[in-house]
Amino acid sequence: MRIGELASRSGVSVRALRYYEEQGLLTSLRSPAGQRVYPEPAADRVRLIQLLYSAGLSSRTILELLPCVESQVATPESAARLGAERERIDAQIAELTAVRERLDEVIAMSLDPAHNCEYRPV
Amino acid sequence: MRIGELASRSGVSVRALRYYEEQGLLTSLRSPAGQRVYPEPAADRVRLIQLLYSAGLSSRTILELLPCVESQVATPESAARLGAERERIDAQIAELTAVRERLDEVIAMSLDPAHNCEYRPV
DNA sequence: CTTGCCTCTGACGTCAACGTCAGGTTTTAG
DNA sequence: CTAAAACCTGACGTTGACGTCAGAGGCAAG
Repeated sequence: MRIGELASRSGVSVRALRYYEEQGLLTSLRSPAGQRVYPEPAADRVRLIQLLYSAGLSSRTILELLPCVESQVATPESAARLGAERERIDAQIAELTAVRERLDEVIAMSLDPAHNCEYRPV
Repeated sequence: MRIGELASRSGVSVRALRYYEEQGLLTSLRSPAGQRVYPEPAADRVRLIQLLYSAGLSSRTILELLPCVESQVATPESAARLGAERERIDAQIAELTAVRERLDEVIAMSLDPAHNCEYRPV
């Protein structure tokens, strides 16, 4: 498949796919005329890349971890990186959970008619 | 207290504090000579701002939600925003959890000596 | 053949949350 | 009083993951 189809199948932009290739995260074959051609599994790979990006990993980190995430085999250096990223993600989840709780408190208050006595619409 | 002390107490840079003020998230009194002066509770406010930033909220969103998060009172518009941010945070936690699981799988594999047969150090 | 869409490379634009530097004033320690 | 440290405003620099545009070539349909 060509780049436009991969883009729509994986839900990212054409520009993003070229960027991933530039970063070494994605490879492509080329047609005789020089157009990028991808095999079927590329869509899954792109979705995985997007998932890792959305978890806050950088291109460089994804580049390092993608091989072992896909192959399920880690080198010692990768294992260290994996652990570090795991810790970062745990911390991030903790922060998000804390903020969610604060928001929930306010939401609960705003739904409690007995508490809303301080707000008066104009 | 002055800006340097607030910075060290709240764990952010002086530049960041001035930026927060520029964004309307933080107010300050001024000494006769024009230096910023903060009351004690400012440190808590700054830490709350940082927490919200770390949860991925933008300045604009924080500006809108900070009053009701601190006062525990929400206007109808703010309530809508609160709900939207809560959903975003839920989704983000779900993504982080998914990535953490993938990483954990790889970590478990790399710790399993019976599986490591594919990796040979040079 | 040509029209219209897809693709190419290369390069500049964007946006947020600050970092950093310049040039000047204020506060504090001695 | 003086030097160091802290502060001021204003402005330009940074970073990552793309968006967007220009100019040129490729490809299926009628």
